[in-house]
Amino acid sequence: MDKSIRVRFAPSPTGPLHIGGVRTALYNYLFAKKHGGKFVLRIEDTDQNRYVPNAEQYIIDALEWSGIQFDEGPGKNEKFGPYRQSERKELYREYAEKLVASGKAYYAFDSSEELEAERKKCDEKKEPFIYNHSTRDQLNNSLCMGVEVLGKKLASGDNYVVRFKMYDPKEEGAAVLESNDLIRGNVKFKRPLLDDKVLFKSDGMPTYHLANIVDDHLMEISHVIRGEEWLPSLPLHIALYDAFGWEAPDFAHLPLILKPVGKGKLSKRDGDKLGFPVFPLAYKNEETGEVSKGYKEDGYLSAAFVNMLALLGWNPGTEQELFGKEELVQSFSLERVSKSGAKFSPEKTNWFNQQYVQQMSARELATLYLPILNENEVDVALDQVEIVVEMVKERAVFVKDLWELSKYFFKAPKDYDPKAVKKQWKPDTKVLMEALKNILKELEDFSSEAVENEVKKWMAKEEISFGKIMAPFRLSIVGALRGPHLFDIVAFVGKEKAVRRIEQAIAILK
RNA sequence: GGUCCGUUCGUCUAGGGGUUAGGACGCAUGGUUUUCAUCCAUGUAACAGGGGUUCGAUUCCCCUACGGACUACCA
Repeated sequence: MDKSIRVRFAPSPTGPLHIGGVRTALYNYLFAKKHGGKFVLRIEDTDQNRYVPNAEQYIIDALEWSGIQFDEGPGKNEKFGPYRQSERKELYREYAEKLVASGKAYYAFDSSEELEAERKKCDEKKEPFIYNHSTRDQLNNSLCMGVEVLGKKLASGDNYVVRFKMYDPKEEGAAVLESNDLIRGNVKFKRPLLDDKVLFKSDGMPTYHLANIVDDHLMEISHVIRGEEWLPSLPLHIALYDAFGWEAPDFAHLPLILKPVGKGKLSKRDGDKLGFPVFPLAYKNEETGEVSKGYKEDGYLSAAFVNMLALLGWNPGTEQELFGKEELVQSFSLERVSKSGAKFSPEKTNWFNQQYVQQMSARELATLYLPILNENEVDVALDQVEIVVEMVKERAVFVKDLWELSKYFFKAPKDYDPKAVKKQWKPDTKVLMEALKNILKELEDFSSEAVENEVKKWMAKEEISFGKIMAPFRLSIVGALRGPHLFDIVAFVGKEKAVRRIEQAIAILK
């Protein structure tokens, strides 16, 4: 019996969610569902400078398209709400003060300029500047000033931040912080080398670290599943839980998603450069007007996209690669998430999409294809579309491919593949096509089988080879040497139009 | 620079003290399809390096190299 499992996805609304973020949300979701727990969405908007108004809606839309439903979040089932940190602002000050009162944190009055100067000084000496037990006595904070001075500074409204006292050499206590990461196993950190992070900013907002810990505690989060970029702040977070006297949740740090080629983590630029989306949904940057493409708009099926993402950094330990959402929920486990970063593969993503397209029925595909036909000014009944889709679907990777694969069913070719023409349209072809046209004209039964029978009979009688007829015949009907069984196409097109296409080919190709 | 994490075919990965190191993507070849695609078959290709431990290490330990993340009053 699982204890109450509660996980959260806590993005910052600074722009569109990229696929790494979607994967983090997905793994949280899968973990929660697997264990009968809850998946919480929390918006971490404590940085007012980087706030982007439409980003939160983008995140919600992206999760919805991906089929990742949250159980609690802004505007939904708010029993631990509010779920936007900006709306919880007052809460954090109280907790920061609590730590100051217990001596685990302190006020610091150093200005950004002063700190910058300190960093520069150390830089010149090729030493690292760390705001911690080794330096804090010489800096401008409540630990090294009298009560009176402190009182005066606070009373006069001087700007200050609250810093966490990461390590105090005077106090007994482990200099080594350990944690058992669910993916990486035991992770150790040397506490004296860590710095005194700011918990509470001078603008009255908490930093990520404080808000995150307070909210995870208050929202009764049992497992924190997040990206590897958070691993270095794990000791701070553990120390914070300890300072508050709270039990820490379990942690799992996910590997990064890397560039398909070259080094480093996947970025927006890679998508632009290599021509694949890095966002689930298209996104327009309101400031620059720049538009980034999305998986949805590029024609990927949500289920295929999610399946691909699930397998990027996780595997079931079997050779199965195709998973529906329910199967994913059943099979998922953090133990099988890999430790190392994974290079993203656009090719494999396409393969997944192809698999999902092939799994769909002709009827389903026809329904998705119909609007594309309408865009191309083809007005046709769904039943007819279904017949065509049945014939060409195995060639499609995307639904949108259907048009290039089947437009000749609905419209006469505009041009003819020049290479094929050169090879297959011989001086005597015209005469043969004229004869073929006349055969077709006379047919009563224009079913695929009947046409095929009659044409073959005629070829046998006249002792004409297959190649001499079939290639130019296909060229006339399709415009190229591709597509399904030619007589099926001819039957679908119908006698009148088939004849006209042959006439057109003869006229154009001579 | 410091802290921490990682390293199996080109890529995603399975495996694990003794294996022909398995699968998938990609690529190549052949077969089927009188076309194209699909499909099928086959092939291609990997344990970063060096030390230990051991009868034996790709697997366990250490070091090095390489890669990555973090190092803000950003998250």
